Amino acid sequence: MAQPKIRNMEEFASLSGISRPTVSKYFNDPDSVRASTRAKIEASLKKHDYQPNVFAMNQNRRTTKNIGVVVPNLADPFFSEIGRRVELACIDAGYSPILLSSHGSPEMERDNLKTLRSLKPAGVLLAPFGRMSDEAAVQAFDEEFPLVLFDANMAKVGQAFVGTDNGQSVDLMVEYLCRSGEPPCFFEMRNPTNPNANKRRQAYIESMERHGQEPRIFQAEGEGWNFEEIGSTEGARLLSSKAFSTNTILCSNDRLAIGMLSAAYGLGLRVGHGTGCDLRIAGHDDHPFSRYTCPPLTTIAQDYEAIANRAVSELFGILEDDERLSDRTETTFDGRLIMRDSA
Amino acid sequence: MAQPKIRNMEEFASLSGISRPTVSKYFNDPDSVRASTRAKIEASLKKHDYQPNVFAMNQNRRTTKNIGVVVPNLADPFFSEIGRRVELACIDAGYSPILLSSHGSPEMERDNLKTLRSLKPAGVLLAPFGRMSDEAAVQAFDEEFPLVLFDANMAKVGQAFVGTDNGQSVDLMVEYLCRSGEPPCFFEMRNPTNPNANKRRQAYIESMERHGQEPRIFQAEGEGWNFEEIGSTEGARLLSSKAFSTNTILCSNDRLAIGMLSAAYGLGLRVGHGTGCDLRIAGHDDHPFSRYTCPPLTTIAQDYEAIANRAVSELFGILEDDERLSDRTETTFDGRLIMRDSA
DNA sequence: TATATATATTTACGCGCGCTAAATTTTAAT
DNA sequence: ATTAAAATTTAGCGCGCGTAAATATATATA
Repeated sequence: MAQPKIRNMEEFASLSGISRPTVSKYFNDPDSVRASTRAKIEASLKKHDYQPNVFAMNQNRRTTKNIGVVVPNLADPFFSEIGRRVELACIDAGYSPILLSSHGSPEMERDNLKTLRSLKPAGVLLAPFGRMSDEAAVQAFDEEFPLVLFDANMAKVGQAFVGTDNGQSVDLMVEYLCRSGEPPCFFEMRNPTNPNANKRRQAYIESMERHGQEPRIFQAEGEGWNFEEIGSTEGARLLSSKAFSTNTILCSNDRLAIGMLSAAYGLGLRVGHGTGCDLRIAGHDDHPFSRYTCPPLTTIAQDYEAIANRAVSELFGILEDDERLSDRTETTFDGRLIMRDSA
Repeated sequence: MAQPKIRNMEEFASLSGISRPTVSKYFNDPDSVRASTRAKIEASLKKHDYQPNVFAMNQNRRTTKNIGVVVPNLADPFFSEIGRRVELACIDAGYSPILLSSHGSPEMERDNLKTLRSLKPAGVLLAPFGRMSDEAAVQAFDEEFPLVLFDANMAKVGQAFVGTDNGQSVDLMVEYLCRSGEPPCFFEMRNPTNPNANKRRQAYIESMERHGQEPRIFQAEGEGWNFEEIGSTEGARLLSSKAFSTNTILCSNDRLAIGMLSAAYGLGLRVGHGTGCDLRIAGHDDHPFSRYTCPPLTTIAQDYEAIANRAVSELFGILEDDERLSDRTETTFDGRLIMRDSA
């Protein structure tokens, strides 16, 4: 790092003994210049500590290196985890990820898309709210930018979707629960903010029917993203009134299950599959904390890594062949059954 | 929204019947133009759906409206929560927050600061790693931009610091634990990544001495940010070997406590302050899940809201009087004791 | 109504870099 | 050594907006 502060690319180029356009090419793609000049530039970079002005770079460019990443709620560990992986994958590919959380509000999702539009992203990875998303806004966005959806699907929007096969994953859990004890009832929110909830309910019903069992669904009242609170309050209400028709409860997601575990504990009910247990509780998502609940939560692990990587590679695939492919792809990964002590 | 897509401010200005520089002034500060022209512009905005090009806007500007927000790890609910509040406070003030997570890595903190520098932020809010942070990089950043630290302090860096008074908060907990049962031992990581850990240990020692008790510290081996895992593994080891000299364990933070609770459950130990309980466990931070652990965790609540708001207002205060104030301020808020069932 | 002051407009320039086309040099292939 | 191909240089325009100075217009004060 030298003392004289470099003002612009022109100056850096002449200090490096290279012309400005060549330096410009280097910053856009280091492999597009001859190895010997690349070496000269990189040597000079180590001496001089220059980085191009982002705003000038992006202003007059056909397409930037920005990748927008929008998730419904970073406070939810599922999204913070998958967001992290997506972010790192973008950086590895030489892009600049811009991670935005909608903080649980579909309106802010719309705002986030608006913000992103002004950043001229090369592409966008969106985990939408689903039916609660501003469909027109997402659709308009889809027409303007390469868009890949993940986690939650929306009909005919985005050039690709990547997520978990809820049919497979829920069936896996139902099968296990039926085989190892009483068939499960299903616990979910009446007005789920999570769009996968509907798929999971449907998958539960179908799976139960395949097993010759009657599906039983219990719906919790409550709005918003405070799933643990809802699971705990409504779980306590249902448990104490002995509303459940079976001793096995499959929760729509781990956060509800964590609330349910807390409710069971409060009522002095022993949760687990061992002898002397009153109740089995299972979840879905392999939430980072589900390993440390009491008892540890039996759940379905979504393949975060695969979903994040595939979503990113789908997007980059689209970016490379700038032809807009007509065929929308949908990729789902299997869930894995994580057997712990709660069920 | 009209059909003809507006290309630039020139076009929008003439459509609105106003000159471009006046429109430019409006976007920089709506209150800086006459009410009647502001009304004309806003009416036109509703018709035409134009927004200025971010890159062109920021390129030739003395100072942007960007506020950088850097946290050590968004996967930690504490930071995702405080990051969320900071973000919203910035938006309310008409700024564009850019939230960056260092994903637990001090190297990425350095990269994030580098990224931010190229975005010419009006100011930066940084929750540093503390001693693990690249001190030179942070210091250099401090000289270039208005910088406010939060959560973790660094000596003489940043123009202000906002956080929790660990001395007060830990003392509050120690006092409660001593008063209500056996005096606590202290459980922490040997090489804590969280910089507040050292302050808490010190606070624990001093508080115990004030209470005429001998401090006892137990340190867990383990690196990284997987605190629950470390708390669980090391907790199980210590509990099963009956290493603890008291039945009361104060954990350096809630995530370690959650791991410890899990270990106690696995060993069949009953946690709580009631009769028939074997162990009391307390934490620190009022982690979002601490309310739903089994039993619910007694802990210290940091005042997220106050810390976030004060950090933001400190920064905006600095931005307004562009004179660089010589006096560095340090603000700490008291923690609140949250009594639940675990201790 | 005349004068002083605040606000708008006009004019003009520059920011730092992307991008292009033609001229030139370097490298690789014969 | 000759030739073709690839890389670099030179030269120059343009992006969309910030900003400053000069000028014109509107509002407040006398």
